[in-house]
Amino acid sequence: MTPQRYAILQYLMESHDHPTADEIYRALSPQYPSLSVATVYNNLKVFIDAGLVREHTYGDDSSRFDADLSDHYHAICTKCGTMVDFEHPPIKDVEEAATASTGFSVFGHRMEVYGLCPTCKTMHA
Amino acid sequence: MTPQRYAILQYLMESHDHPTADEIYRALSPQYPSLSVATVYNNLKVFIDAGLVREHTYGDDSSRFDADLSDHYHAICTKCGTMVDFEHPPIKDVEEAATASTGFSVFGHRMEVYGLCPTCKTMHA
DNA sequence: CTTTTTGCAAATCCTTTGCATCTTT
DNA sequence: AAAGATGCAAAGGATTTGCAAAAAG
Repeated sequence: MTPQRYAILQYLMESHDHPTADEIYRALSPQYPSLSVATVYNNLKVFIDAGLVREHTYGDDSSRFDADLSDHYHAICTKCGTMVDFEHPPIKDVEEAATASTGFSVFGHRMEVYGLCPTCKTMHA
Repeated sequence: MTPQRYAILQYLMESHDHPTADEIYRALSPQYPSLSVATVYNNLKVFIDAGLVREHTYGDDSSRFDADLSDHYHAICTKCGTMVDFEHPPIKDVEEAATASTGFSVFGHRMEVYGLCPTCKTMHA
């Protein structure tokens, strides 16, 4: 556990805004001037493999990383890319429906809603 | 509506396996030897803007394109990337829950289940 | 000292773009 | 000629990788 590694994980745990790899890099650059983007990616992969962090992709945009492992879904702003958490009981019946009709061994699902965040909604008017 | 454009759209409508841009390119190359990948992407964008085709991304993999506009969800194989359709009533309550708790103007959602397709499931054993 | 991690640059993959060519009108 | 579509090759962005130097244990 190097200082860089610790800083990246801590940043992820403290920030609730699902940063991209580059945002993490830029946020930590001041404290760790020699930090490289590759190291950020390396460590993100380590965390993901360790099950500490989840990666989310939306369209062509950069992946966003989330250290909040609790069961929750995301609302994504299609204008600025912001991801906001929201609570909702896990949708279990879709997994059963999929298993029944596709023959897959289903072990998970992903659900997210799209819309305009309060800020972009206002600017949109 | 050029021959290339028509061929791409027709291929998408006839194939139910959600091909990637490259798969479309390779499938049509024999009939259109001069076809270029750029043209495939160009036309896919035209179709998407026209609302004839939908684009789906999963992780870092290539986008997959779907000309089936009916309401349906997808099961994705995490091993080989295959996407299979399945039917399920639209999940409307999550959009309401998200609107209520985030303040977003929600206009849609995305849901997909992950697992192993029958083929990969067998090989996995 | 042995292994892991870092940091840089180059490489890779997917997708887009610039531009000249070719249609089609 | 004007407008749009094509095809090539080069550019672009996000992520990964090779490898040498540095740090950790």
